[in-house]
Amino acid sequence: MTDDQLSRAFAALADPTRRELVARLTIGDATISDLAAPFAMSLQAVSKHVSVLEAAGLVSRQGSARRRPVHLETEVLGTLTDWIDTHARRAEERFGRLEAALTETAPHHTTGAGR
Amino acid sequence: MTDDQLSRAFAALADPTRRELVARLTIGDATISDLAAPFAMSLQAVSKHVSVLEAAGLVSRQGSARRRPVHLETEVLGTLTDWIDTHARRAEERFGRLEAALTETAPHHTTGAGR
DNA sequence: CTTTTACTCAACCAATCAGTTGAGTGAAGG
DNA sequence: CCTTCACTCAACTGATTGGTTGAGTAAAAG
Repeated sequence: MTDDQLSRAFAALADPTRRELVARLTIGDATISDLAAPFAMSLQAVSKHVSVLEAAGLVSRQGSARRRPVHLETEVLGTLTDWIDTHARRAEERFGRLEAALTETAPHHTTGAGR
Repeated sequence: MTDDQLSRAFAALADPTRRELVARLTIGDATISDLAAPFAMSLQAVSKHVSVLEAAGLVSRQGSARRRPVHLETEVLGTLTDWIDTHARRAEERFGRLEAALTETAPHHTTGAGR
């Protein structure tokens, strides 16, 4: 996955409305009207939000014009957790290694700043 | 964690520069100057990015004025994966349940649209 | 064919964002 | 003390974003 798609996916989930849409879609596929119903905003606004989710690859749509149910795609969600987990784990490993290294090499008393 | 903080954290990671900063910080704590070095942009711009990460709780800073090493906080990262995993899992459970349900109730032939 | 229905497209607006430059500040070094 | 270094604050700019309203379109229902 490209860096740009990662950005789009994170950005998509940065909006609380879009997170609610995702949450709703975990229950089942839904039309734009269905999705818009619980919100105070216009149908067009919700339609735009769904487009953003679609551009991020978090959602797909089939059907034409009149009825286009929105379907949640879980694959990109997995890519996000992969990115986060990789970096979190890397950092935690570093902390662990630091604790161990402190008794041996002890390069600085600062928190092991690199460079 | 509040919805707002979730938004801030996702938004923080939506920017490629900030993701690179996070990646850099998994290697070790670093000053703003250290962090800014690899980038073409100004030091002030990087300082702003770090502030955004800090507001999202992804990063912390100690020390005063002259030397303020930036430290990666992994806890919020965990909160993000929690949110994503919960919803991804819920959706996948639904798909599984649907496959099973199709042979029994079969409410629609559409992809199990709710409501 | 005509009318709904469900949706998209387009234009606009206010607010936020990522970047810039310029000036200011607080601690460390001469 | 005075300077330098590392950084922050403030003001500005152009692009993007989240929302609006109004018009258009494709399929289903009468």
